[in-house]
Amino acid sequence: MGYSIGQVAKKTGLTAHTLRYYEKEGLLPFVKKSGSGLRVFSDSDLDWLVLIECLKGTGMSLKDIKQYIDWYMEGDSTLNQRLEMFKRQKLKLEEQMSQLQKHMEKINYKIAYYTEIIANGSEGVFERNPELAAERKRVYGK
Amino acid sequence: MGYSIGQVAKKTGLTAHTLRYYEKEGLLPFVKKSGSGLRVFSDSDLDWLVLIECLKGTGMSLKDIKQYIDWYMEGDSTLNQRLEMFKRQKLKLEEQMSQLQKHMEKINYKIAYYTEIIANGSEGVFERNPELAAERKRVYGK
DNA sequence: ATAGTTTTTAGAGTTAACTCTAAGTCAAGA
DNA sequence: TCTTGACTTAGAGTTAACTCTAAAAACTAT
Repeated sequence: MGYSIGQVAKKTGLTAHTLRYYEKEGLLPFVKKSGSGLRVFSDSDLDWLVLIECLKGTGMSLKDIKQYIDWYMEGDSTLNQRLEMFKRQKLKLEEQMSQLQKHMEKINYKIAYYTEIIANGSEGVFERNPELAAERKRVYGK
Repeated sequence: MGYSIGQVAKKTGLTAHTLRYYEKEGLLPFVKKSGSGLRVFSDSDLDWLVLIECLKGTGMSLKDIKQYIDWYMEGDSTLNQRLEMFKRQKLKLEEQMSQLQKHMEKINYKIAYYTEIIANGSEGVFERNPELAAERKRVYGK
């Protein structure tokens, strides 16, 4: 059960170029080659790609993802490092989620603001945009 | 009430270099210069920086942020474009938040997995990592 | 007044993560 | 077999967003 690089590109949405780049960077150390040199991806290589997308999606650099993979290949002596890495990533992710929630509030405010002045003209209640000024004071101090 | 570039750098956590870069890219069109050529930031410039950080934090490129600023400077004829931009950004943000939630589940699984095998050795219940294989099938089909 | 710190500019350099090219090899269908 | 499309490599090129440099000018504290 093997997939060509093109099939994997289609499945994952990554390009074949990107998949080769990931391999070159050491992120896909398990991908086999056929007798004639073609890459043959297995289901477990797809599992790795799922994990890579997850870590990348939470802002981890390819370099740090490679560090994890290197630890993985080093075996059981690195179990603690790997656990700690995921714990750090979880904290980072929680921070990100709470940041996004704050960004969402600002964007909702902007949508309300523009909706209001498009409906009622610029003399509407939001005129002086007090929320953002308050926000500035909260964020940067007075 | 004006701030030097160094004061703003301290307030925002951006470097003075980055602030100059933003200005060069057209993101800070309202920053004044003193008679001798020094930048003088006002509170309203800090408001802009809050908004820029918000949009950047939701993944908008500086180029797109500049587009918004250009629309802003064009005046009321662009109110609808600006509203639509924020609505698009809100959708993007909702998608991001739901993605992060999924990533969080995977990372929680990994933390449980590593915690288990560190505690009980690699013959634990998580041995064959079935969750990620199931996830691969869900994500990429087969 | 002078020493030390900040700011100015134009422009060069860096980094991460792709993205593409060229020239050749491999594989599958008519 | 021929052709067409997918795949191979090494290496060059691109893009976004900084990041830094150098030399000069401007503030600030004694």
